[in-house]
This record gives sequence, C-alpha cells and structure tokens, in this order.
Amino acid sequence: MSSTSRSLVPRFNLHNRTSPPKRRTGRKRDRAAKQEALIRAATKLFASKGYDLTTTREIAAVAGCAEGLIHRYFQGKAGLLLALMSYHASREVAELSDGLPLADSLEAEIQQLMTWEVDRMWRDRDLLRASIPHAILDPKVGRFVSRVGHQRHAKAIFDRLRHYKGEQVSDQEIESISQAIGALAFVFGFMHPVLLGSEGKQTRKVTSSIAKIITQGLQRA
Amino acid sequence: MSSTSRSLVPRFNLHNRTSPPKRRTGRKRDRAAKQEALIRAATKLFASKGYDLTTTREIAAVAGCAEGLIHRYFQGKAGLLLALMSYHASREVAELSDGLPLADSLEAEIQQLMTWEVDRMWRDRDLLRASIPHAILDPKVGRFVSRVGHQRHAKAIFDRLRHYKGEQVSDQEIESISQAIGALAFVFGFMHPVLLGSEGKQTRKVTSSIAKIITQGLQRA
Amino acid sequence: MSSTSRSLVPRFNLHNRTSPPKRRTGRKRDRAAKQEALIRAATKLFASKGYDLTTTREIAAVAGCAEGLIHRYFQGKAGLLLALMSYHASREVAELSDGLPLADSLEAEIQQLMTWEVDRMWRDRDLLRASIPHAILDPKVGRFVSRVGHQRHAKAIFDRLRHYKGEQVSDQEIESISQAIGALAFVFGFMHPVLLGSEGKQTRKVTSSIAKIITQGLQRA
Amino acid sequence: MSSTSRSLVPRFNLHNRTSPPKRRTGRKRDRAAKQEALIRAATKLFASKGYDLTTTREIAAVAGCAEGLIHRYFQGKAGLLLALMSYHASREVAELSDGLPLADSLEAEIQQLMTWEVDRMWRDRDLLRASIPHAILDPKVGRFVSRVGHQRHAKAIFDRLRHYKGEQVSDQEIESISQAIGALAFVFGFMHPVLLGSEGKQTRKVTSSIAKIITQGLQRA
DNA sequence: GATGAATGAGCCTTCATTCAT
DNA sequence: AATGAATGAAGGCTCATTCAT
Repeated sequence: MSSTSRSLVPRFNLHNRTSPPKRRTGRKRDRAAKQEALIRAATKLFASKGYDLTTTREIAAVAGCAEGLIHRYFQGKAGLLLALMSYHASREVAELSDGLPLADSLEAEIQQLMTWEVDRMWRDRDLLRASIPHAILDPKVGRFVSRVGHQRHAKAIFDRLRHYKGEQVSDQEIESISQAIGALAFVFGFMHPVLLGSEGKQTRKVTSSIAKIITQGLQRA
Repeated sequence: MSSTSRSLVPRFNLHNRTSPPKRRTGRKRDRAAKQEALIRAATKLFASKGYDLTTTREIAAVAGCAEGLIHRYFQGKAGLLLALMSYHASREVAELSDGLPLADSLEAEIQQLMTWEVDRMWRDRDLLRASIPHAILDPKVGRFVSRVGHQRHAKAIFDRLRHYKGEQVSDQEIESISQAIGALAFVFGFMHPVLLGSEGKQTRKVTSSIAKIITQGLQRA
Repeated sequence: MSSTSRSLVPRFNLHNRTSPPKRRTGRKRDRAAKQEALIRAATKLFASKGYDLTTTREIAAVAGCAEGLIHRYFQGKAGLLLALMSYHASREVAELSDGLPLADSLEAEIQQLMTWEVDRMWRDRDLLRASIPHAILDPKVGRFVSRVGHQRHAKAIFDRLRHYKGEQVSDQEIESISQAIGALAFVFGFMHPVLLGSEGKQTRKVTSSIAKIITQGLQRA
Repeated sequence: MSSTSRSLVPRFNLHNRTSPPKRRTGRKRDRAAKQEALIRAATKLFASKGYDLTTTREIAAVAGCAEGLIHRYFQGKAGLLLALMSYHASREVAELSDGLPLADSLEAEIQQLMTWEVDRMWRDRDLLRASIPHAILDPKVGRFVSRVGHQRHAKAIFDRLRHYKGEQVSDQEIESISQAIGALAFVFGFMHPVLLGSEGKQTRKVTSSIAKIITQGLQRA
C-alpha cells in the first residue's frame, strides 16, 4: 500500500531525517526545513483556494523562501502537489494501529472506529481538499487519494475487526463493514462538513446510529 | 430544494420553459439550443480536464458556437459552471420517485434503493466531476453539490422507507439509513469508480452485503 | 530561390494585399497593418538589441498593439523572426533587375554592380543584423540569409554580366565574378560599417579599386 | 592590434604569462587550467547554441568546474565572452607570418594567401560563431571581431605582397587586394560553409578563379 | 579559494473578457 | 443578436548572480 504511494514522488522523504537538523548539512542552508515549509504552505493554499488559483509566488511567500526553490526541489508546481501528497501519506502511516486500543467488544470497536475515522478525515481535510480535485481527473492521483481517503485503513480496520471473529461473523461481512466504515467516515467526516462549510451538527448522531444498526445486524440470532 | 438551486443561477431554466411556444420560436429555439450546447460541452470538458484547464475557446468550439455567447448568456466561464449545475439539477428532479416502484418489503426496498442510487451516481459522474472541485472550495457551491450528490434524495428515500414503518423502525433510524444510503452510494457509485479509473468489480458485492447487514440490524426482535 | 524563402513562413504574404485596405475587412480591424507594424518594430529592435534581449512587450509597445497579437499572428517570438525575414525577402525581390539599367561596357557594369550591391547591403543592414545571429546557428535560417545576403542576386548579376559575353570571358569567370561581387559587397557594405559602427571612409575607394583590378583581369589579351 | 584586444579584457592573458613559473605553480596551474577549460567550454557552447541559449550551468558542467568560478574569474557570463575572444586572438597572433613561406611570384603568393586565409577562417569558425552575433550589436566587440575576422591579417598580407613590389603594382592596389583577400576569405571560408551547414563544394574553384582574375588584373600591359 | 544552493527579476505565453463589426 | 479579433493582466519557469559554507 504505502509502496504505491511512495512511487508517486520517490525522491523526497522528509520524514526519514532522523538525524539532528544540523547534522546532514550536506551543503548549505536548511534544505529539509524549506521543503517542509513549502509543502505546508502549498497544502494550506491549495486547500483554501484550489490548486489553480494558487500561485507559486504566494506559496513561496507563505513558506518564506524563494520561488525558484519550488522548481529546484519539486520540479514545479505540479511536482509540489505530488510531493505534498506523498509527504502527508508517509506522515500518517500506522496512525491508526498505534494510537487506538482495541475495544472490549465488536460493537464497541465498530462504534469507536467509526468515530475515530470520522475525526481523522476531518483532520486530513486540507490534504483531501488539495488532492481530490486532481484525483478526480487523474486516475494515478485518484488511486493515491483513494487510499489516503476512504480506503486507506480498510486493511487495518479489517484486521482489528477480525479479533472479534468468534461471534458468528464471516470474513466477507467484516470486509464489507470495513469498507462501509471508510466510506461513511469519508462522507460524514470530510464531504459533509467541507461542502457545507461547517461540521454538521447531527453528524455524530447519524454515524452513531448507523454504527448501531450495523452492530445489530451482526448480532442477529 | 430546487429553490436553492435556482438561486445559484436565477436566470436560466431551460427545462421549465412553461411559456407556450409562441411565434418566432425558431429564434428562441436557437438560443435555447445554443445554451444547451454550451452547457453540454462545458459539462463534458470540465469533467474530463477540469474547470481551469478548459478554455472558453474549447467550449465554444465543441458547442459549435461563438465564444462571446458564453459571456452573453452566462456572464462568463464561472457563470457557465453555475448554470451547468442548475441545469442538471432541475433535469434530474423527481427521477427517483417517478421511475422506481416501491418494493414489497423494507429489506427489498433498501436493497433496490442502494442499487438505484449507486447507478445514479455513476450516471451523474460528469456533473459531479465538474462540480466537486468547486464545491470543496466554495460552501455555496458545496451546498448545491451536497444535495445533488450524497444528500439529494435523502428526503425522497426517507419518504419511501417510511411506507414500511409498521415494522418497529423508528423515524430516527430511517433518517440515519437514508443518509447512509446516500453516503455509500456516493462513495461506491462515484468516488471509487472515478478515482480508480474504472468501476470496481466488487462494488456490487460490498453494497449488497452492507444493505443486507443494515436490513438485519433493523429486524432484531 | 524565392520558393525556398517562402517555405520559411508560408502563411503570411503581406505584400499581396493589392486590394484597398478596407476591402478585405474579412473580420475586424486592420490586421495587415498590425502585422506590418509588428514586423517593423521587431526588425528595428532585433537589429539594435539582438533577438534575445528584445522582449515581446517592447515589440508590442513599439508597434503600438497588444502583446498577444505576436502569438496570434506569428505563433510567438520565434515565428515573428521568421515572418520578418520572409517579409523583407519578398519585399526586395527583383529590386536589382528593375531598378538598374545595364551599363555600356562590362567594366562599367562591374563597377556599377559593385556600388549598387554595397549600397543594398547597407540598406538591408537591419534585416541582416536581425537574422545573421540566427543564421549562424541554424542552417535553415542560414540558407535563407545566405540568399538575402551575399548570394541573393548572384543569378541576377550573372545574367547581367552575360550580356557582355562576346569579350572573351568564360561563363566560369562570370560566375566567379558574380560570387565575388556578392561577397565583397557583403563585407564592405554590411560587415565593415556595422562592425565598426560607421561606414568606413575608404570603403568606396577599396571596392572601386578592386572592381578595377578585376576588370583589368578580364581584359588581358 | 593586440593593444585593442587587451583593452577588452585587460586582466587575462593566459598565453603571455611571461612571469617565470615559480613555486606553487600547482595552484596557479590549476587556476589557469580551469580558466582555459571554461573558455574552451564556452567557445564550443556559444558556437553551437548561441550565447543567450547557453547557460552558465552548462558551461561549468562542460568545463568540469563550479559555476561560481565564471564570476570569480571573468566577472560573469559577459566577461567570459570577452575573455574568450581575447584568448583566441592572442593565441593566433603571428600565425600567418610564421607558418607560411613566401611564394615565388606575386601570382603564386596571392593564390596561396587566398587558400590559407580561407582555411584559417574555417579553423576559427567557433570563435567567429561565438563572437559575431555580439560584434554586430556592439561596435566595441565589432572592432575586435573585425580584426580577428576579415581584417586581421590585412597588414600581414599587405607586407607579404609588398615583397613583389617591383612588378608595376602600386601600394594602393596592394592595399585593396589585401582587403579583398580578407573579405573573400571571410565569406567563402566562414559565412558560406557555416550558413549552409557544410563547406560548399565549389568554394575552392571560385576562390581560385577569383585569385587568378585578380592576378591577371595586375599583369596588364 | 572553491563550491553550488539559494535567490528573485524578468520572460514568453495563455486565455477570459471586451467590443467593433 | 452573434461573432471572433483584439486586449493585456497574470502566471509558471529559467537562469545569472550572490554568498554561506
């Protein structure tokens, strides 16, 4: 999974600089810091104005460095978009499995996963905002976003739910529920609040209610 | 619902031309035909290359009329996008309630609604492709797309499901299921196939399976 | 000869507009006038600052029209250079044969041709200045300039000199002399005055002297 | 002569390093070697792509040293062009007088000078290609190229021809012939082959023929 | 002294919009 | 009313030059 995402922008791996910031001063000034500043600036700007209405001039200004760096580091504005996606993707890997303890029961796990994923979509809203418009037009980007978006943790969710397997639930059902959680989280965690400009008030209620219905569907005699 | 869509582009309503086709209809027909040609051309082009990469020159060329008409009729490229959305919105109104007979049972209805909505999302993919990038950036457009997209027929779905009310299902649950169907249809009918460049093979199986689980969740003693 | 030159920029033929300026108002404003203004402005600027240091902005400003026209009419700055050469080439065709009567003797003809050609090179200095830098780098342009420059009227000169053929002069000699006149005129009429920033004082004396020596060389018993 | 060339780039004289090769020559050699490498690289690149299309990055890459040295040694790209011309000029000084024995007769000398000069122009084609575009625009450079080009050895040629003076040839005629030889050699040795992309086949025949005619012109009566 | 990463001014070009015809 | 030629603002990118290392 992450191997594919890495292939988009194979050259930059800002996260692997485990060495102290001044150590690998291979050449000059703080290259990694500027790359990150550019990526952050671009993420914000692409998310708020859209890719096309954002100028490289603006990005450089917000990042506090020279415009030419965008071309030196990322081979242009388009490359910056890819790098941005790659950056965020690698940054959020394993977020799920690390941070969230397993719940006591399948029902509780489904509930907590739903909530957790909805929140994660909201946290990732800038990345999604910046990349979805391109994902829709370019299948290559699309596959990437598909993973980061509603499908990214399908496997992780699937694995977590399998722990409760004893309870007469088939793998097929677990697979479907994993997909459903991803899809519902994408819509209620990202699309709804973003499209409507604010977090929907009843989102929690609806997602919780759906989680409950699904849970019940699994418990039938 | 349609009142909101009308507010976006209040001037054009190619479908509801309720005024009788009087004399000089040739002229009017020409005008309406050109407006429609422009809208169709823009929908196709926006969907395939994106709004910003599509030039007004191209749109006019594909539509077979003069570039200046885009400004005369729609006050520019941006107006054409709005008109396009309005056009498609009005065109698809009541599609659901008219075309699909009620099923024999709640379970069957949920299944057929899920399938129906997934298909509808796919049919509307060009409209969604053209409008989602802007919907993400502009809440005004966002509300519009929200309706056309995963929320459009929430009310209609809700009403249909209420027909089976006797069976111990609360309004709250029906509401949640309506929302869930819209959300799942959006993801599995539009996002997945579009992002991945082709209709996912297992989409049917997953949606069907989820519908079944939901159904079962409603049938608990 | 002129067929080749035409192939460089086959699309524009500003000279053929024999019809009155208002006649063929196919579309809008005075297209031909603007094309010519752009070509004149470019010729002047390329000649004085060089192609690369001349900006399209400047050209448009000097020509008194919009920058975009350079791209609409000539497909960019590079196309304007080609159009410019084509324009001047067609404009000067047949200048020689039309304007200069045959002299009374071969000697007199050689003298007058030398003078005439030296003057012509000087008149064409802007065109040559603008095109020679590119001619040196691009053989395609080179062939063009070769004709316009020191070789252009080789044929015409040859034909004129043949009129005096009776006088024991072989075709081979006439051919060589034609070439020599072109070469000497190019150097003394263009290179010398341009490189030195002003018309050399002794140019006339030298060319005249050489013409005389050549003449004498042909008159040996 | 060399005084003028020196004024262009007064600082560098790689050839006339008259100072004895003292200690730490290694360092100096390095420096001189890099200067020469840069000049050679620039000559090649300017000649093949033109000054403006050649980047300092490329020059440094071809020369195998750092980009910054171009500015340290030559005060920038423009300075490198001047240094380049100066370098080649000093390098070819006295080539003529040293390498070519006097012929037995005036006629033979004119023939051999013509051939010799044509060849030299061709050998110098890279230098001429690199410098002529600028010579055309800048009289200062123009004067330089004028010497290196068609006028460089006028004096030397003049001196050689004077050895045969007894034969009823005036100084004025010798002067004119010297100039003519330079001019014809420039056109037939440089312009023709370069503009046409290859050495013209009949160049030899034409130059030889012209030399013969000139010779005959001096032998009259 | 040497290096090459960083800078940012300036270029050609595109394209929505205007308006003469 | 319809057309499309003309406009010109604005953007991405290049590259000579500077300067921290």
